[in-house]
Amino acid sequence: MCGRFTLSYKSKELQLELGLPESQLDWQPRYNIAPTQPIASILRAETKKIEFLRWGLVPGWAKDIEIGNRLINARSETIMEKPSFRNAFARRRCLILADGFYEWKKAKMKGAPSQPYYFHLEDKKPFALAGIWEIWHAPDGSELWSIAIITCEANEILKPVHDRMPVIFDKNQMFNWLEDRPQIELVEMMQPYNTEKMKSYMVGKAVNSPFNDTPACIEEKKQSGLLLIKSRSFNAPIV
DNA sequence: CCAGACGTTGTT
DNA sequence: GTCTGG
DNA sequence: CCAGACGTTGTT
DNA sequence: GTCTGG
Repeated sequence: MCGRFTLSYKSKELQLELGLPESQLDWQPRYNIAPTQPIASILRAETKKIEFLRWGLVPGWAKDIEIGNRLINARSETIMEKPSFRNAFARRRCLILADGFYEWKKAKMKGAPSQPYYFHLEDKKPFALAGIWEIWHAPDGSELWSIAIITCEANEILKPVHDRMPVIFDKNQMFNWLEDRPQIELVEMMQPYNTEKMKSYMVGKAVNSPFNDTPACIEEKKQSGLLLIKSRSFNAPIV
């Protein structure tokens, strides 16, 4: 799944890297973007304009915004059938701008904390996550624009950590996702990204709290001394 | 017909 | 809103 | 995704 | 344990 990600690029650099039109928008680098927060998205291929939508899709039928708090992901395998997602999939696909994301590996021991890992492209370039968006009309008459990130099976670099991952598009493919295309082509686009072009490493517990949003979240955590000694003695006993 | 779900994740 | 279950 | 709350009454 | 909030 995908429950936290980063966008450490500032708007100017991101525009240059992805060939986006100039915009007045500006933001601080983000190292720990969490559900319910506004996320940078592109809804239309024609304008490539960046807009911020709430992460957590609130379906049109919802009576309450809280329903969106758990709809942060949509499974690519079933997105066409689900009442909450299928209309958005057909008509409201979007890109979510990112340069990395986190996944947690569950501890084998019950109650032990999960270990977070950071995933990014080998060249550290920005990319897009596949998404769908929706407009919800609140009871008070206001509009809420919200988003879900599409997930697929994990590729080989994710598998040791987690069995799901977000659908990733690099800058060469991303705008195809926004075009009107036959459904079969859209389905084929929702595939695990090329493992060879990704990297990952362990990070510390800073990322666990959504209140921590600093470069400390993406700092590499070296394997602990205890684990090093264990693996060394296991693999290469001292003579 | 009306009532109630509609979603993902992980865990048991 | 729309579909499923009773 | 993880962190943190989770409840009522009456009184100060 | 389960739900809400970020």
